[in-house]
Amino acid sequence: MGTYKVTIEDVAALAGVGIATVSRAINNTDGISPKTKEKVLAAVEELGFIPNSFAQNLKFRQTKQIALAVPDIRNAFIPEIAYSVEQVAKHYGYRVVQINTLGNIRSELELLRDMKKLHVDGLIILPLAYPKTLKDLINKASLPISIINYGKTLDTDVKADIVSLSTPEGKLVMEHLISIGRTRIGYAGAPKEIIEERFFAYEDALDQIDRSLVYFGDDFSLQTGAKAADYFVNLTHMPDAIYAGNDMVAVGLLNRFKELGIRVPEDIAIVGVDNNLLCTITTPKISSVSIMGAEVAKVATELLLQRIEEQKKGLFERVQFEPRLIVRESSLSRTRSTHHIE
Amino acid sequence: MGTYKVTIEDVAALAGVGIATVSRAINNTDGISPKTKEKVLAAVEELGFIPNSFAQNLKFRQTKQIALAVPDIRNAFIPEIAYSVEQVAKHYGYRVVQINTLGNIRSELELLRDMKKLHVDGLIILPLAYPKTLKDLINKASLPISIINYGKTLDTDVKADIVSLSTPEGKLVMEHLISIGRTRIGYAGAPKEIIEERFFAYEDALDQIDRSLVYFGDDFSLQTGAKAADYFVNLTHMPDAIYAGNDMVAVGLLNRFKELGIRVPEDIAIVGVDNNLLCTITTPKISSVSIMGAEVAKVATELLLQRIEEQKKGLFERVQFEPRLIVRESSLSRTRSTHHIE
DNA sequence: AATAGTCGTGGAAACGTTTCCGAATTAATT
DNA sequence: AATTAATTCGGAAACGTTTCCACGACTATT
Repeated sequence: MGTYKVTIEDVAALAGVGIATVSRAINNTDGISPKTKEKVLAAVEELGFIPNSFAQNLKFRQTKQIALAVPDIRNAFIPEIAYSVEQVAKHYGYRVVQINTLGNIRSELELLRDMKKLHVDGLIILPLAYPKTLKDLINKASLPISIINYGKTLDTDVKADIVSLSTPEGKLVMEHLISIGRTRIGYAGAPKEIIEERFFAYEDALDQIDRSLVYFGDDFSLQTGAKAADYFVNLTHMPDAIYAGNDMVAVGLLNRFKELGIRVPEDIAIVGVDNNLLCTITTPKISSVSIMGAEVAKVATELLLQRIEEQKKGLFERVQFEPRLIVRESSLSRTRSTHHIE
Repeated sequence: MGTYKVTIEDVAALAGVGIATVSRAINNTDGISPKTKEKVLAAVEELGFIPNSFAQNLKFRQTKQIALAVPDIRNAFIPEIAYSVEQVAKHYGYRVVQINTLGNIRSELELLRDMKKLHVDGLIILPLAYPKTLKDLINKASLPISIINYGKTLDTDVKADIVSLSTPEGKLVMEHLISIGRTRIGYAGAPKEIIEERFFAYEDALDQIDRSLVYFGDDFSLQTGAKAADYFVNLTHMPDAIYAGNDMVAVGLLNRFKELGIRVPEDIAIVGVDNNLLCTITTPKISSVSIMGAEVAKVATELLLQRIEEQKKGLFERVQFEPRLIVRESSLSRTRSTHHIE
């Protein structure tokens, strides 16, 4: 329709008033009589006038937009986070700009460097790695930032709100595997540079580490899980349990083991991390640690938006969530393997 | 940093030139001597000046932003689409605003109504349903729109580029099931209002329909699949194959059948739609139709951005993709069930 | 050496709002 | 009825760009 370029002046002309009056009418500002207000609103309706938000932004120095930077929206638990962020943002009247950093550290840095250019009111970032340069950039950035933090140890003096999991997820996994009587516990996942805490939990839980029980693949994928399974099977002394760095790896392990005729959990127990939907649809179902994606994202977004709205400087929040272990069939103890949990 | 409010005037002052000259320098416009250009750029660098994009937007009537409206980012194949859209957009220098319509028709309508308020340069929409009102709104909307279309028949006179799958995905499924010798084929999925073509393909492929072999659940979820399995098992005359409306339903069916001691594919074959990752990690692996999410999204985005950049009016594209059937274990023919496919 | 033509530059208008401020009208107070 | 106070309204500035236009300085042509 050609009705697009309707401006406040057109409305003013039609209503026979000044533009200031129109502005007052549509913004419910004081200082306008009910009668003229009605007249103006009628004109607005007739012309289908919608305020140009650039002009408003220019005026207010606000965009009502936040950016959400994640490694890759296609990854396991990220959609849940993206969804949660958008719901909260919508509730506050904000929009969400989506950015995939591709877990590329350079890309995360560039992102922050370009932040001003983006002209968003705030940023939620889920960093894959956490180099010092990133921290410096965050501290130098002149806009509110919330960090969703999985498995990294962050410096405490970062000028951003941080929502993270307090207990390393892996700790729960290891304690559980030990509690069901497993003694040769292996690890499979991406190299420790990626999400180091997941692997550190493994090291911490054991008195001494048998390096042959640790498999580092390229990433946290099904393929990595499958390759890990092949690796473990060829050991002269196989593990009796495996802590998988995430659920994708766990599923990859499980499927390959099944193909190779190895029973889970009888021969090997498997526990993953993320509590992905996948865990409930495999046979056996896979025990996993829920990392509370929706909740974490919700709080991170709320903190960010409150900071924006209240123009809060300093006093950065540190919120901790506790991961939850959900025990399923893949890690039932042998002695009570008939006992049904979940 | 307090460097935030740096404006073009500050740069001009520092460089000792006028603001017009600064503008010319940073935009590589003609009519400026190399010497002053250098001087200006030095000032830009020193002050860390970044043009205010609102002001630019206001000037250019452009946002360099597009909106992507999907039912729910958490759903099966949507993240792949979102990812693909963002990649293409980035390549063109555009940003993507993410909107979950929640498959709520009202919400999709409101979205279009609010489109002008959003002030994006274009919209990519993946509609769940396709009521006439939506078409009217699209036609009335004054901004470029690309529709990603799965399983709906759209009026040809919609004023938008449309990228869709040509053959109803379900046709492939039905032909395949018939070709492997199944005679009592059932359907399980959401009510036909949701993605009607998927069910229509079922009707079309059969000479006569046994209503008892059709199960409509609430949605396309694991639960719907499980409930459907319960339903089919209780029939006096069970089907020997099931066309599942999507992979979630297929997985739900499979798992419940396994719990009930029914063998797949020996007793019942199952084929899903979407070619979700899930299909490869179940036992048996599930045959499915790939709906080419990444490719469809890529083309839809390219069409939109080209339309925006070239200010193209009319001449709306209709791009068709062919779905691809990927045969896995869940629908091997009984007679050659030892033959390994994928 | 004088004129025409380039080139480089700055001033100012324009994009569409919001809001300050002053003017004009109306209502309230004595 | 006259002054004051309150209310309603319009003009204009401001937000930070880009770009049109005009002007001056310089080079090149005769």
